Amino acid sequence: MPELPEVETTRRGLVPLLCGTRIIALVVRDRRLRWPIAPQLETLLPGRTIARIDRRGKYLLLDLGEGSLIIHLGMSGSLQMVATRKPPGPWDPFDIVVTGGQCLRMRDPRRFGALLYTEDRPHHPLLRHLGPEPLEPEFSGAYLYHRARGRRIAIRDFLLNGQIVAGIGNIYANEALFSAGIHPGRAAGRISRTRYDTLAAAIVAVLNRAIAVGGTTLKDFSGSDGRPGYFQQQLQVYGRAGDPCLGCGTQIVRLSHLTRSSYYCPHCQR
DNA sequence: CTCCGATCCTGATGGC
DNA sequence: TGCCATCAGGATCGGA
Repeated sequence: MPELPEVETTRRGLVPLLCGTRIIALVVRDRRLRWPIAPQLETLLPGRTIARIDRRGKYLLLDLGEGSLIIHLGMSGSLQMVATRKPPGPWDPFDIVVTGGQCLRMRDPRRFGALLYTEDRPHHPLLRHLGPEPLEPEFSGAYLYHRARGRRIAIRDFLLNGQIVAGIGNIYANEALFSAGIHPGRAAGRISRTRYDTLAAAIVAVLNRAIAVGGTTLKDFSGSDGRPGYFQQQLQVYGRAGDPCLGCGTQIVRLSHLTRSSYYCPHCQR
């Protein structure tokens, strides 16, 4: 579910509710996430104050001063602030209980998410090799062009690689490629510098537009306040196989022989 | 180094 | 209505 805009939506919703609060307890109901929740966390966290909430790609980072919690939502995760007394559902693996009777509750039916702790954020194996943030200045067409030299991988898969650029998932990769007029199967190394400028701008634009409306809710994503996102109403190609291209009317094609579906307009994208 | 496929797990959906 | 196959927003790992 959650790509950069959904994680950013979650982060923005949590900041006013969680920053400055003190952790009272970590309640774990199911340790079996992508990586098992370390048992030490239950003794480590109480008493710590949540100083800041950051985001790196699709990772949410709770800064505890000395150390950080790393939360990843996987495919099906979401976070909500709820009253601690509210009964948890069957797919709510943990609560971070804070002062004020509230807790940060994770829901994750597929258990692809993660809750990890590090005292060395820059060197953590999940964060250390991440590419630049697409909404920061170091991300540009020049950067993408440089990284793509000699690569034959399809541009869609290139954009999904977090080591190239952080936070882009299948929805926004497909949408940005449509916006830039680039075929998702084109080799990354066979795209001109000029087209990479267009693509980088398209990525920034589509991410910002999605953040502005609270992200994309396909099935059950909701922000930290429980409200869905609305970007799905603006999707140009993702999930629209067989429907007319909004630019030229040609039927949108779905390429399913790739591990993840690509959606594109065969007329507008080359 | 690069790339592809398998893998973790559950739920929704569509065809028959 | 029920059953089965297929597909999902992610990211790592092993092997070619």
